[in-house]
Amino acid sequence: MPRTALLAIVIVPGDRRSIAGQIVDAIRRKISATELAVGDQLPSVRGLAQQLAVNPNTVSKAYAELVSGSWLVSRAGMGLYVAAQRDPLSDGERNRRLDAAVDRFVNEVVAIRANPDEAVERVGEALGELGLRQSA
Amino acid sequence: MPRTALLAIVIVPGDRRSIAGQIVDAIRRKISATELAVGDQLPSVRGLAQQLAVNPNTVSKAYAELVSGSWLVSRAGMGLYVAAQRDPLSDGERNRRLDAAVDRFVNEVVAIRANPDEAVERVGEALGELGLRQSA
Amino acid sequence: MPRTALLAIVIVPGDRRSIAGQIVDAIRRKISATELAVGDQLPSVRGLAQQLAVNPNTVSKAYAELVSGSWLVSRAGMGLYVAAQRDPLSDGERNRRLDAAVDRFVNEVVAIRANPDEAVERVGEALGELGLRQSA
Amino acid sequence: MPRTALLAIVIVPGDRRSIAGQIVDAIRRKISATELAVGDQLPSVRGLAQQLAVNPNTVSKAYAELVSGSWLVSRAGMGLYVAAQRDPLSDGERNRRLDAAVDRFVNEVVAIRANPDEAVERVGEALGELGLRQSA
DNA sequence: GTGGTCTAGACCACG
DNA sequence: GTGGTCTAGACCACT
Repeated sequence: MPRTALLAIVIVPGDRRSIAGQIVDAIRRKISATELAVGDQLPSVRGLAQQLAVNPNTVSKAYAELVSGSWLVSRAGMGLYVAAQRDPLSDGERNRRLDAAVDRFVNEVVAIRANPDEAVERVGEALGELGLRQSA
Repeated sequence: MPRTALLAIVIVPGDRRSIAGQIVDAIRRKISATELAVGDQLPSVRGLAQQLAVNPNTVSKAYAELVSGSWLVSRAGMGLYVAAQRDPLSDGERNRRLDAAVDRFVNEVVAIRANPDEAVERVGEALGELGLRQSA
Repeated sequence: MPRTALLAIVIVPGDRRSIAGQIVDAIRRKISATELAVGDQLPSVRGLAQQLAVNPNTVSKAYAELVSGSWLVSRAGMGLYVAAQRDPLSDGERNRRLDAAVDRFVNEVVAIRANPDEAVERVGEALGELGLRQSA
Repeated sequence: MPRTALLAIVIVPGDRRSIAGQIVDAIRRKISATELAVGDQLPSVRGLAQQLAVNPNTVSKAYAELVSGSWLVSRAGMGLYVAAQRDPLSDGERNRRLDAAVDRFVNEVVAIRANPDEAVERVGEALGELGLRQSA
């Protein structure tokens, strides 16, 4: 049932990512974890900007990126809604990118001399919170 | 028994990482996987530079970074050797960095809409290849 | 409040340390003595190079080493800033290195037949100037 | 009363210093700590070489350096003895070198982010073991 | 404008 | 021979 979502997002000032990037990541995660359901309406640009105490343009930029990535859809004059999840990436492309991401992660784990088992465990926990969803 | 290593490293031109960065990553992985053992001598700066068809300064930069990170030790006029593996990072710092790495990885997995279970599995495989060694 | 620092650094030509090394030592000392505060911006690579009359690459190398040692952070296109001071080294590693440094120093004191009490006094004075800050 | 000393020296294979350098440092320390008294005879080159399981030439090289630095004197055909301690360094020269050594030490303490107070304390302990001796 | 990287060529110190 | 350093000049990506 469509509803208007309240977004619990925390902006970290010292983060390497841009503020818009942090908003994008947070919303993508919430959609992936079905914390935001298909059809849910998102807060208005001005509303979210005020809530997060950031510039409305920043929120607008984040929303635009999510729309272009098919995470959100815009209904003219009615606001933004979580889009139905069809996948814009081909299997091959997704596989390639996943490989690259895994490779990057392994490099980081090695670089900090972290325990491999613990690293796997933490990834499992973090991804487990997303539940079991799409593209199985 | 110390030996002189032959490094199978492939430099990918299109890689986002710098050439020196690719060398650093490759050597750190080989050390972590015990493909390079403590005490092994590394190829000379000029030798590896010729093998990889890059500038000796680039190899030197990579080696310097590995020395400063305690992965290698330099014996004046004698070459570079794989250092005894101790834990140079504090637990707190390593934890902080592992958390950040996990967070980045999760963001990437979500962004490409990859299957979380498959992502965990692939990380497990990739890290499993490193064997069970450090900071248990 | 973050500010842009002016660095009073003197490069000594005859010094055994490299030019880059001298820059690194000087900046580390200033940070330790809180002469450079967390968040302060450092002079640009080109600016400091011109001030010290050295090659920009030399300054860049010094900065790179300070970044890799978590003394500075780089914000893309924005310059370099003094990083928040955490303890990147494990207690064991720091202890080991301190022991080695003390041992080296004692050997030097003995070798020049300096008065031990005077040596201790001078170390106390020199370290006292750094104030009482880290890893208490 | 002149006696023939037994030297408790430990050679560390992985040490950055040469073996001869380690022997020199060790003997200088023992003389400074009056563990070796003026007039004491040192072990023969062959004897010490056998005891330490190193090449006699290495011991000979170490002894030669100590003689040239006026730590030992050679009595023809009678062996080597701890020399009377007169100081070959001028006050100015010793002061300069002590300053340099202190500076190096401070740089190392800063680099490893060690606690300054602890560093001073450890130097005090290490130098205290030498007792109160010369050139006061 | 900022830092970051790579190349090229030269010189030094060490063993 | 080895690594280490500095200079010079070029190109890139980011803001």
